[in-house]
Amino acid sequence: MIHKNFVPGQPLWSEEDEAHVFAIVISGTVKLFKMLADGRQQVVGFLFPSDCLGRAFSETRQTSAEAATDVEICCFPRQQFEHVLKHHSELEYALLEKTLNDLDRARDWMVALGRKSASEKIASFLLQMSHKSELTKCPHNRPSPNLPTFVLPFSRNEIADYLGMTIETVSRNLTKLRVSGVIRLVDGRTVEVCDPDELASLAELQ
Amino acid sequence: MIHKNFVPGQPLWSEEDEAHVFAIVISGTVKLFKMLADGRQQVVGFLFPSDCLGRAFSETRQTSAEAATDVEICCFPRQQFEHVLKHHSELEYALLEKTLNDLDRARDWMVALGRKSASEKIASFLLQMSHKSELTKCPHNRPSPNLPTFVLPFSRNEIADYLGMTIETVSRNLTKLRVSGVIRLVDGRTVEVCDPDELASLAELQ
DNA sequence: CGTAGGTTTGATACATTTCAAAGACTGTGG
DNA sequence: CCACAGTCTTTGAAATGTATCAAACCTACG
Repeated sequence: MIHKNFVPGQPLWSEEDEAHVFAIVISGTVKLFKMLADGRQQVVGFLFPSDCLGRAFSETRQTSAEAATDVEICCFPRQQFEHVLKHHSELEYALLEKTLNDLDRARDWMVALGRKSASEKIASFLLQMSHKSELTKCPHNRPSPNLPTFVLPFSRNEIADYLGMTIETVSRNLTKLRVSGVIRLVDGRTVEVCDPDELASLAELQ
Repeated sequence: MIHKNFVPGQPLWSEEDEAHVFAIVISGTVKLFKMLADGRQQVVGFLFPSDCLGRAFSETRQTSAEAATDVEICCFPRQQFEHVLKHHSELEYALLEKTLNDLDRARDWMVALGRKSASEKIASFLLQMSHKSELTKCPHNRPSPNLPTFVLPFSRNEIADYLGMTIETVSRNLTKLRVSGVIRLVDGRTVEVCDPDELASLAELQ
């Protein structure tokens, strides 16, 4: 069991590698993605502290992983991890729970990719990030008297590859939200949600 | 444990229902989908015989399910199933394996939804269905001397909702493949793949 | 035979992409 | 501290793929 550190943009491994390790994210944000032969890229998930990295019970990787921010992970040899898993059903149960939740999240995002417009996708994404950041704040000073504010750990390019669109469309739609007063861009990556209700209704939640 | 039968189009349950049962598909094809408030629909998965239906360890459903063909399922009360699961780690392991595979498939499809063109999506879908049908055939008469032929268990509407596009675009792209000789439409739902290699290259596989 | 549901085809509209350039930000070295 | 290069982001104009609207076609079935 060893700790490893990565800087933004550094690959944790690539899609073709054999899957020798299983890991837990300690700090930072990890981007999971797949690439087509011609270079088109789709982000299939983001991992935050406490999330699991690696596919148990498979020799081959299905996805690449890259650090989006500074990242610290804790690695185990995969086979050792699988061995422990088989003899500790609480751990196996925990992994099952996590995997079921990942599947739910993936399917929610399939709805956005397949059926939402660009502006709805952006709103859904910002809402998702906003909720994520609320959860990591101290529960004592919630509900916050201030407007929800958070720092995006991603570039426009990464956002575009997550939403299945181009950076230009991402930029245009963020501007639209800014001009209409729904959000405020403190700097390129820091977002203040001025009108959370409007943002939620623009996201066309199920 | 009881058997239930459904006819095409019949809901197995709806998205808002509480999740009381866990089930296994015995025969037929089940469509898993989600709906937006305004009626837009996204198919998030298809289930075939031996696939599992229902979300263990959750009180609420995230997705609706509907029979695409005649369907026969075998139901268990969910809590009883969970109880058995916790005391039989082989079963829990099997469910974990299945869930990990579902997650892999969901992520593969996210790439198609987010980054592939309409024609690539159609080709990917047909390839997927072709592989599915090969797997269910008797292993003795494979590799088949005939061209792969299969019956789609879905309407154009269901295909469109899976691919995140409209029925018209589905129809136009099937026609394009037919005219270019890659496939032959025996009838509206029966597809013969005349040029499997070309189909694979059109799918832009990762 | 006639109707209803599903499918195909056509013409037009529109959202998003593509191509191009300007603008902002970051870090480095003089 | 400023100048400069490199990268990322925003903005604009034109091109394009897919959706939308509309009608014809087919097939199954009473």
